Amino acid sequence: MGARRDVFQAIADPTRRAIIGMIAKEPVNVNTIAEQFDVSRQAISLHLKILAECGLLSMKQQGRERICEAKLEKLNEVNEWISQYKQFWNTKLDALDKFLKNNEKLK
Amino acid sequence: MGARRDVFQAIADPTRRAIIGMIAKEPVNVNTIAEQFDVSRQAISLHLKILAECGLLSMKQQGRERICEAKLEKLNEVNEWISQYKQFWNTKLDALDKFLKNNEKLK
DNA sequence: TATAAGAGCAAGTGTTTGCTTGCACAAGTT
DNA sequence: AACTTGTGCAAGCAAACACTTGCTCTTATA
Repeated sequence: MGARRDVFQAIADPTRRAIIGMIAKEPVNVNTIAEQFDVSRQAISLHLKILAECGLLSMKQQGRERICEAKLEKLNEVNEWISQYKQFWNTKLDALDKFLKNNEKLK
Repeated sequence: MGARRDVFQAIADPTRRAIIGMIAKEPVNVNTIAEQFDVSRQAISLHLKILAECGLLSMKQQGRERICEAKLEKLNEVNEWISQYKQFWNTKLDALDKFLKNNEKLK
């Protein structure tokens, strides 16, 4: 099977999720990201490559640094897949919610 | 690295996502699931095992059949992780939404 | 200009994954 | 009792993954 380079596969790895968390608020350069982890810079570099390939991240050259910026809207693909199933697990919570709201009115 | 058996990893595989889609509405037995795919029954059986191990699926023995039932509430783990980033990619859409609503009023 | 810092590329390794084929075995059916 | 059906278990395999070390190259800086 050829390399799947989709968002689902990208966020399957905990290190990559941590990277996303790290660059979500502001763009960060490669080495700064790598310093936060125990693994080698090259390992992180590969994770960044994977994230970039699936569109979750974009790189900008800035002098000798490469700045990584998160493209969080790509997560919407996952969000939409999940959404179609939300009704199934939210049913019970919804019922509780309605009950509580109703209870409130009766007071 | 030991086998990660979490929801993120489980839904990374397209076949497993398809299985979830198949059993979401109603429980189905193993062979019926396997028939829907091109791969062997054993391959599907392994996917089911992975889904079961991470809690996305539960098995019930029923005579000689094993019924697979989806535990979609487990997807909430993924949903919550995604949710923390929604604000980042929804900002622009929200702005557009407000603009359109405002435009509507001005008509 | 010499040196340090940021970062890609390549080769090599051990583990995991996705899949297959073959065998076993228990629960229904004839 | 013999046969069919549903399913698991195990061995084996190729590709992918996560990492490492070593080297190179370019851009700053002392």
